[in-house]
Amino acid sequence: MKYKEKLRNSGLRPTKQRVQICEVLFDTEKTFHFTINDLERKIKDKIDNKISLATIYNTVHAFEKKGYLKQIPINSNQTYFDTNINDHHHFYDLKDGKLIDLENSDVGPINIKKKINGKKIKSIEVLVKLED
Amino acid sequence: MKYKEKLRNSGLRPTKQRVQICEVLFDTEKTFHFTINDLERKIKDKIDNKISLATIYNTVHAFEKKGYLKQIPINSNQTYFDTNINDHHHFYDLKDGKLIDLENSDVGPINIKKKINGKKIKSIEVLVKLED
DNA sequence: ACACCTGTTTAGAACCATTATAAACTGCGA
DNA sequence: TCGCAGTTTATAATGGTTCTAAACAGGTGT
Ligand SMILES: [Mn+2]
Ligand SMILES: [Mn+2]
Ligand SMILES: [Zn+2]
Ligand SMILES: [Zn+2]
Repeated sequence: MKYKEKLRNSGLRPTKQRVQICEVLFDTEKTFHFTINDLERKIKDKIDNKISLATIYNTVHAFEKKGYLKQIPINSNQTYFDTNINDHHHFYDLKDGKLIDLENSDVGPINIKKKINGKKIKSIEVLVKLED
Repeated sequence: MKYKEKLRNSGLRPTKQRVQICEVLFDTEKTFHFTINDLERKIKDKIDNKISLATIYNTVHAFEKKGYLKQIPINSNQTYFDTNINDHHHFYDLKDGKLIDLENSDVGPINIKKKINGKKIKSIEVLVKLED
């Protein structure tokens, strides 16, 4: 099991639930964006046993802390996560609430000229809102 | 009263509460960022009568819809609003949760190369996360 | 000034995503 | 195999936001 290794190396016990959530999140060709509710449904579809909602939250937060998932800064009543952890940006379609990846090369270099004393830049994220 | 005009011209009745909220939001030298909770406290400080929380929510949403306020896309348990409605970007200090304006000129032009069929760009917002 | 209509305010309840709780369970090293 | 710390789980609690419906107040016409 490839995920057992990954989890152990991260200091996370490779429990059955975590490995299964890994399979749902990372066994795909393409990366994707999801809410906890989306993930809950994906899990129900793909596995037979039940995983409690609390465990889904716990696991997503653990994976986010380890850098295996990213939160997407967006105004919504639910938090959006991304399995694409490369630096990249997003289109946000206001009509249907869907996110679309913008590769870094689709946006070009962003040069932040202002500096804040004693602080350094951790990330730069661009959100491009779309309308019809 | 300058705000009565502004409100009437927007199709909003210039009620006592709306005018007072205008004074709290727009009578300042500098623009600022706030949550509903921040605004509630500012209102308590500056005016004598009480304005209900529901009215604060209603008014902020009405002003946002009219374009007098903007929401800032950010992950937080509370929604952040901005009295600066010019196109601009933000530093987000992860340590203390504070937002700092980045003028458009501080970031330089952003060239979105990817196009989505039938959609046009409504806004481009950059969030620069800061750490120590 | 008055009545009337409709938009607005209000207290409080409801909503719902998320987090906290605490008891049962389990991976894993001794 | 034991024991423990980490994890899962059902369930409750939290808290920002939205909803409800009754009271209130601009604005218009008379
Ligand atoms: Mn959120
Ligand atoms: Mn929000
Ligand atoms: Zn993405
Ligand atoms: Zn701003």
